[in-house]
Amino acid sequence: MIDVTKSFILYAQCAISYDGRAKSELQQGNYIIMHKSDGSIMIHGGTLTTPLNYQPPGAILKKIENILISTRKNETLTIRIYDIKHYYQINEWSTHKIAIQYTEDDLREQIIKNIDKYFTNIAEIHKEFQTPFGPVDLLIIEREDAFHNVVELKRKHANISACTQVERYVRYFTECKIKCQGYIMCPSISKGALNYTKSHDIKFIGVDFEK
Amino acid sequence: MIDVTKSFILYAQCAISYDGRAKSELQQGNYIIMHKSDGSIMIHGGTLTTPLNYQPPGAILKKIENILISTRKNETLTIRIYDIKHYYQINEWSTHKIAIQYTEDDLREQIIKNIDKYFTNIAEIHKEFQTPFGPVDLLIIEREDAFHNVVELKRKHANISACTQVERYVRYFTECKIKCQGYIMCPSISKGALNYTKSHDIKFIGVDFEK
DNA sequence: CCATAGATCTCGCTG
DNA sequence: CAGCGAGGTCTATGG
Repeated sequence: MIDVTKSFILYAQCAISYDGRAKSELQQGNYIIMHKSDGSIMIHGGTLTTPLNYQPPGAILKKIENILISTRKNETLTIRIYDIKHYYQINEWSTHKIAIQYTEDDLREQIIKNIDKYFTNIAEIHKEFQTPFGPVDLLIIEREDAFHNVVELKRKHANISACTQVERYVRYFTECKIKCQGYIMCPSISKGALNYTKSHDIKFIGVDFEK
Repeated sequence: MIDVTKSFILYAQCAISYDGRAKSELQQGNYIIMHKSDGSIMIHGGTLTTPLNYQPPGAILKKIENILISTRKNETLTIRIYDIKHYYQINEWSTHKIAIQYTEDDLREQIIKNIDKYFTNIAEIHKEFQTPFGPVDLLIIEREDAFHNVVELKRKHANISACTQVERYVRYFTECKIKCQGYIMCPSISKGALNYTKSHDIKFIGVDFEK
């Protein structure tokens, strides 16, 4: 009845065990099992957005009597089926991608477009400027003294780890004898992070998405 | 036919738009829509583990003619249905929780059990020791001089942000005039992070889960 | 309620 | 392939 080579939705009384990156047991109950043509498989319970168990794309599904086994590298997901309540094979399932607006990239482009609002005397603008400690979201180098403005962007909310991120880059430039200033530019910031900026010489600039 | 007060699986030709934390459009196609009793709703395409669109628990679903609308705070998900291919109402869906082993917690307990392997002269052991910059995973205070060993744990892999995390705590204790040493203890570490530990006086100790 | 950090994170990108 | 970082992250936990 179940065709493991196809996409399907299964509602069944079953118990699940997983062994691989971690190890888990899910007691017997009624769960939804979703299988896709890329090999991914998810077990959903009656609450939450995220699946209880899953395997990512690339897994291979097999069926031995009443047991479904999904394997991938060193990971194994085992589904013991006791009672099938519903089965539906999915045909012509679309694989379109979603288009998202208002990403961190969009925010950066907007800031660059209006760069004169925030910085003056600009010689160079770099996106994702590579350092040994990771890429700087936005680097603005000034004329003459080559002062470096090191900007960490967050699409929405900055927390304390955004502060230490920009600090890391500032310390790198300082160690290279380059004069610089760290910035956080985003729509909002946590109270703890704002305190951190004030006591660690990081400038916070609030920016919002243009409609 | 569709009862928005119940849990259900729907396979339909539809188009989806979302507005809230970001903004997205998903072109018309055949998608699986899963709705749970906690209000969460997911739209799945034919590939990937993660849903294309979703609303987390607490969202409220309504139906106006052939349009499903899920709202939550300032977020709206709109599903325009053109053709229902399959509908199944889910009854008696289990909400059991999953039991996972080999978590960061398990690793910490294992290290504490074998603490004499790593540290000597121990006076106190603290889990999740609170500092203004966040909680220290494991804090081991020595006798007499009250030297603080500040340990950051990762269940699997440490990267550079784990380094700055432990640095943040070390700096806090140093500012409090407490002598300390930062550690990263985990099964593996990235090359960049390892370099960082060497140049920033952090000690890396490799630990693995006992079988 | 906000803030923080883990996760079998997933996913995409870059080297 | 690894490594790094974003994400409408989600989710659990603590203040």
